[in-house]
Amino acid sequence: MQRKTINDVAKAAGVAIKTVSRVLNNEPNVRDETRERVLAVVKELNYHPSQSARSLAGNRSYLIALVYENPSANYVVDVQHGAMARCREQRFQLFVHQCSGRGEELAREITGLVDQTRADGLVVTPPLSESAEVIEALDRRSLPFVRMAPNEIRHRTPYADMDDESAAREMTEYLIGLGHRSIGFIRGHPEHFASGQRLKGFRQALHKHHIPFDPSYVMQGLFVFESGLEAGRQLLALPKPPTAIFASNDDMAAGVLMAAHELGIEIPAQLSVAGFDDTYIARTVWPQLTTVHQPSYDLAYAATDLLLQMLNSRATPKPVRLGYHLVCRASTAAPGG
Amino acid sequence: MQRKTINDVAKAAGVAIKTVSRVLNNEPNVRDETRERVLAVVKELNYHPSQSARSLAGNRSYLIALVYENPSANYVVDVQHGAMARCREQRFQLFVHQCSGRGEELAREITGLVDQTRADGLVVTPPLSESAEVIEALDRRSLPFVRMAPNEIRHRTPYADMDDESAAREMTEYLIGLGHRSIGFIRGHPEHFASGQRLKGFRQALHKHHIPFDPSYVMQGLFVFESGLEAGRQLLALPKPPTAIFASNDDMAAGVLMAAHELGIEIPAQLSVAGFDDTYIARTVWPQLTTVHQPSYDLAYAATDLLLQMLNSRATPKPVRLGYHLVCRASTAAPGG
DNA sequence: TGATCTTTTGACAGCGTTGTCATGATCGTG
DNA sequence: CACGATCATGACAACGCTGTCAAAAGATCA
Repeated sequence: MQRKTINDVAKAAGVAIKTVSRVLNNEPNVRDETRERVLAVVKELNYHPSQSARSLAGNRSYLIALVYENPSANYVVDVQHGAMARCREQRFQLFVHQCSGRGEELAREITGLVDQTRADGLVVTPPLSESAEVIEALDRRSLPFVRMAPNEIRHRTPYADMDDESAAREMTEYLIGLGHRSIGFIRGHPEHFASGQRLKGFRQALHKHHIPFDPSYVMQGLFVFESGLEAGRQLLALPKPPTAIFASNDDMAAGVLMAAHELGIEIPAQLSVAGFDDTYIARTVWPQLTTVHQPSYDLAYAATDLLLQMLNSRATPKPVRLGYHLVCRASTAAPGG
Repeated sequence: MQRKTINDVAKAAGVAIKTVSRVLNNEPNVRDETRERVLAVVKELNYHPSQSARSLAGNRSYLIALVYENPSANYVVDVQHGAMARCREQRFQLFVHQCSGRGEELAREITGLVDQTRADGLVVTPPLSESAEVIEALDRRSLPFVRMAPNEIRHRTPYADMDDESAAREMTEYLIGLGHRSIGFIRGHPEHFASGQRLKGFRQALHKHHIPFDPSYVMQGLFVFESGLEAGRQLLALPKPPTAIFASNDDMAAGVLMAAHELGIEIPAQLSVAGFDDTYIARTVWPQLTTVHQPSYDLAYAATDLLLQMLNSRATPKPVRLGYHLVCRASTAAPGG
C-alpha cells in the first residue's frame, strides 16, 4: 500500500492539488462545499501531508526547538509536555535539546542546532533566556524566539512568566503569619533572574512586617539538591538557627529537610521548611513540602503559543503572566510547636 | 545572507552536486582528493544540508520517535538524553512523544504519530514495548523499532535490556546477608514485564536461602509513589511486619519511607528499605535509598544504536544486555539495629 | 597498443508540497 | 443589463536534495 499524496486526494475529490493545499492550510477563498468534500476525502484516505515536502516548498520547517539547561527533570518534563501540547494542536513538531555550553560556546551550540534542524523558532527557558550571548546570537539571525520566565534583558520578544517576587513575598508572609520571626533563606542560582526576584519578595515581606533583614540567614544555593543540603547544614549550625527556612526551589528545600533529619531536628515542630515550584519532589519527601505552585506546564504552553503567533503573523504578541498559588503541606507550622 | 545550498558547494568546489551528495553521505567511489576538497568547502561555507530536501528526495525522514508512557520524570529524562546523544551522532533527529491511550487506542495513537511525523523508526519503552496491540500495529506497517527492557513477546526485533531478575535476586541476597528473614516485597505495575522478573529474582533468593515465601508479604504496586505509600502502610500494619521492604522501584520505595515516617518507625534501625532504578529520587529522600542502579541512559543509547543499525543495513542486529550494580546507601542495615 | 573492466563523475528526473499567476465564475452597482 | 471587483479554482514552476543511469577517466591485461 503506497503512501497517499496530495494528488490522490485531489483526484478523489475532483479538484486541483492546490485546492487541497488551501483546505489543509486553512486558507481563505474555498467554497464551504468544496472544503468539506476535500476534508471528507482526506479522512477517508487517511491522508497525512508530507512534512518534508511542506517544509521544502514552503521554506519553513514546522519545527520548534525547546532549549533548556535546567537540571531538574521534573520541571523539564512539565515544560516539555506543555510545549508539545501546543505544538501538536498546530501541526508543528517540537524538538527538545539540552544545552551544555556556556557563554559564547552556548550561543554557538544553539545557532548550530538551528542550522541543522532549520527550526522556525525557539522556546528558551531559564537560565538560557537570560544569557546576553544567546539573545544576541538569536537576534543577529533574526530568529523568532520566546522566553519563559522573567528577565532583566529588555527585548522586544514576548515571554510567558509568573510573578516570582510576589509569590515569594506571599510565602514569606505565610511563614510570618505562622509566627516565625527568624527565617532563613536559600538563594537560587545566581545566573537565574528568578533567584533575585524571589529574594526580593522575601525581603519585602520582612520589611512589611518590621522584621530586620539578617544577611547571615541568607545562603547562596544553586537550585540543586546538594546545594540545599549544604546551605541547610550551615543555617542549622548557626549559633541561633532560624525557626523556618525558605528555599528558592523544591530541590533545595528537600536538601534542607535532609540536613534537618541528619541533625535529628523535627519538622515542622522544630523547623519549618518551605520550597518553591511544586514539582514532584515536593510530594515525595517527608514531610511533604509547603511550596509555591508554579504552573510550568501552562507557562510552556503559553510561551509556545506566543511563538506560534509570531510565526504565523509576523506580529509581536503581548507577554503573558500566569498565576501561582501557595500549597500548604506538612513541612510548615508555628514555631516551637 | 541567503542560506547555502548544495549548488553553492558544488560550484565552489568545482564538482557536480551529486558528488557533494556522495561526500556528505559517505558514499563510496569518490577520490580522496575530491572528498577533501568538498569537505573543505562545506566547512568554509558553513553549509548544512536541508533536512526536508533530504527526506523528500531520499524517502526517509531521518527522524526517530521515542515513545513512552512512564510517569517517572527522572527515568524519562535519562532515557531521552541517551537516545538523543546517539541520534545526534548520526545526524538523526529524535522526536519524543508521551502516549496516553491504551490497547487498540494506543496502537492507533502510535501509528497516527508515525503517519504524521514519517518517523523512520521507533524506540519503544515499557510498558508500551509489551503491548501486543502496539507491536502488532508496528509490524503490520513493517516499521522498524527497538524495545527497551525485556519482554515476554517473542519478536524478531532487537532490544536493549538488563537482567532485572538477577538484579532483584542480588538485592534480596544483600538484605538476607544483613540478617533479614522477613522481607516485604512491593510488586511493580502488573503490565510491566519487569515487575514479574523482579519478583522472580526476589523469590529465587528466598528459596536459595531456605526462607519460606510468604504471599502476605507481597503487595501489588503500580510503580508510582502513592502506590508505594499505600503498600508500605499495609505491610507495616501487619501483625508481624517485615524487618525489610524491597520495593520494585525507587518511587515506591520513597512511598514506603513516608509510610514508615508516618508511623514513627526509624530507618534503617527498625526497618530496611530498598528500591530499584537509582533515579534522582533515591538521593533526595531521607535516608538515601539503597537501590539497584539501572543504566537508563546507556540502555536508551544502546537501543537507539540498534535502531540506527537496522535503518542503515536492513539487517537485524543482536539484542544488547547491559550491566547493573547495587548502590548501598543509608536505608538498609541489620535488623533490630 | 588496444580491448576490457572498474572507478569516478556528472546530467537529469523526480520526491510532494506551496507560491505565483492566470482564468473563469459570481457578485454588486449604477 | 453591462461592467469592474471579488471570489474560487487550477496550471505550473520552484524548493534542495537523492536515485538512476550514462559518460569519462583510470586500471589491467594480453
